Amino acid sequence: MTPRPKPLPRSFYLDSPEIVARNLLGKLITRTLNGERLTGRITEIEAYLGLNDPASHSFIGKTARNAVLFGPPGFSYVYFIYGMHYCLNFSCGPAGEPDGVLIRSLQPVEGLATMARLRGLSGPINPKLLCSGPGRLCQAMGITLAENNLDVTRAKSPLCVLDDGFRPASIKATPRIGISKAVDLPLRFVATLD
DNA sequence: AAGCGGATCGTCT
DNA sequence: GACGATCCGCTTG
Repeated sequence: MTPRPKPLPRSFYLDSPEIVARNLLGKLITRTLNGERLTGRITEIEAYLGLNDPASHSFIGKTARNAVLFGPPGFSYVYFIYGMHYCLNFSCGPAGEPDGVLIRSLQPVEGLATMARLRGLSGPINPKLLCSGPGRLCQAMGITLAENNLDVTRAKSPLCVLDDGFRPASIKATPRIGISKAVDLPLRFVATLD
């Protein structure tokens, strides 16, 4: 029997990004948009190791864009890339340590019809095409720069991460996608749900 | 089935 | 003024 979904506390995000990333697999992200709840379960995530990681946005030091990563853990870091897409991250590690995790894929749970509409898809819904990919999941959940720097530990936040007791069947680690530095580190984590 | 390039703009040099 | 933690559609084989 699955407990009622409960927001993950700030302490959850205090660990190293590798640990936080692994532990976030199988957790729920709920986006409240115009009074409707859009929910997905995290199936793919990457860890970015801040000042120690040339692939991290924070590697170059603090700027206006990456400032959230330098703040306390458990906040959303949203950025715009390639002139087309938004990507969703969560800050982790203690304040001052600019680590983060990039959400790469969700299994849609709630609000599939709205997700399909936001994605511009028509016809029969293929759940696989809704939230698989960092740009896609932001489009499906209506996440833009307006959703940067939200506290995802608060139940009433428009963006919140919940634990419903689900645990992934298995987890594998692979190199990260789409980066040009530190390409070999196994910091991408993919869950098998079941 | 896999590879190419276009779209499109915020962010930093 | 260049480029990117991407996606999609069109091409080719």
